[in-house]
Amino acid sequence: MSGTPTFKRLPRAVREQQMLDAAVKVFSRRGYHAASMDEIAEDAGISKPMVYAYLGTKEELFVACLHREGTRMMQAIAGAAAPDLPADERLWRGLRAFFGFVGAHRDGWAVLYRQARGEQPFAGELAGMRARLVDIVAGMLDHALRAEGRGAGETDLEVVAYALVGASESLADWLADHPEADPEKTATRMMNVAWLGAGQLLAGATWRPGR
Amino acid sequence: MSGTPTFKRLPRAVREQQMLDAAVKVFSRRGYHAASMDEIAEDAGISKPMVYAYLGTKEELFVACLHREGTRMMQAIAGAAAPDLPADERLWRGLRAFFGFVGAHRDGWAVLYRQARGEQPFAGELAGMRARLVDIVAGMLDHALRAEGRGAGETDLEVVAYALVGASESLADWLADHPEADPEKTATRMMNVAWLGAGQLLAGATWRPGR
DNA sequence: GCGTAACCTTACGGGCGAGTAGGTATGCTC
DNA sequence: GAGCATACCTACTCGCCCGTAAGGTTACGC
Repeated sequence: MSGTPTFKRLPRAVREQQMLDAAVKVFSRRGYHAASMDEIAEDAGISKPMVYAYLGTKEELFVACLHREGTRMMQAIAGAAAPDLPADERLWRGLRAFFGFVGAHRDGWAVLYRQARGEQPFAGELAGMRARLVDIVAGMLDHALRAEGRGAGETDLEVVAYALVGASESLADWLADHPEADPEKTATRMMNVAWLGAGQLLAGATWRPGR
Repeated sequence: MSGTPTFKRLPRAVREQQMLDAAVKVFSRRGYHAASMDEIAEDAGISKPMVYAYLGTKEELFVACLHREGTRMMQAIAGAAAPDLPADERLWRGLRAFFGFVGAHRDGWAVLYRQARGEQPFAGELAGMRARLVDIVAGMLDHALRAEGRGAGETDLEVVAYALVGASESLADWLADHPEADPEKTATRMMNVAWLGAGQLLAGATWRPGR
């Protein structure tokens, strides 16, 4: 009515981030398919054609979300776990960064791990990221073993790393659903399971399948 | 034309199972949304209205799949892990049953854990099942500890159980994608991580967060 | 052999939401 | 203050797919 120039014009880079914020939020709440481009646009305080103009089709938009959140997470972890630290310290800092990220970006986590996993077009992208994580963890374990003068079979290392990453994801999932939970404490618990368990195992101990 | 009585009329119970088989297969391949009722019907060798007549709407159909596969899995595990066995043997048999199931029902697993997790209407159902699993595992750990005259905090037990279940799911996921992998071997590896790691931890050992 | 119930089909309605056409306004440069 | 690029909008098309209406056919009881 009275002009209503309340909504300012903003440069592209800013709008793009707003759109991504909104997209992550809506994708996380509704799921990939149930999320409508209209709702995302509305939530971003913009109209639909702008979204198409800047970020492209719905699939491309989701990939963009995936990329941003995934990169953020990987950077948080890699930045914390400097390679020149002792292995246990690296693992500990990595875990703390990981759970810290999840605690602070629950929406992003939900998009990454609850949505992307189910939809074929994106599952590959996610699998790649997880593979990198597994490699990092396997590297830490390997490093720790060599420091003690031991070695382990490649496959075993990778499988153990896989299990550890899976356990972390599971706890992260739990964390994302419990706003009152403390990321730091969760990280500590995971660290205990990981370090003591994997250490024991790779040190040579074995549970015997035959009775 | 020439009669074509190739397709026989079948009693309801049989058709329902065929439909569920087809549904699980298609849901697993395409994902919940991308799966079309037409494709499911065609795959079941029947026409669409029959599916609606017998199993109801798409959502109800998916719930039916979830229920069948979930029940099968829980029965496989519960049946193997008899409560009167020693704790480590219970855990071992449970894990073997679990990975055996996943190896034999990769489609069902994909439906259960890759699809249901992402879609709000079904996430709750799945969470309930996982919670039951966590309780079972926590019970095993508790039992094992008491047998050694120890005890552990309730929360710690549950969190550790959660991590173990998560690790198992992760390995199961990996198994589902690797047809050549051996379920038995995977179970053995998981058993090693679980028993040695959790045992160590709950026995009182701790990794110290402060340096 | 005739009713009736269960099995099964073809063919359509209708909604929802992805993506677009075409036009308006705002700021920036000279 | 003319010209131009960029930010932004309203309002539409159109295809896909869930769900159903209405009718055909086989088996079985009596």
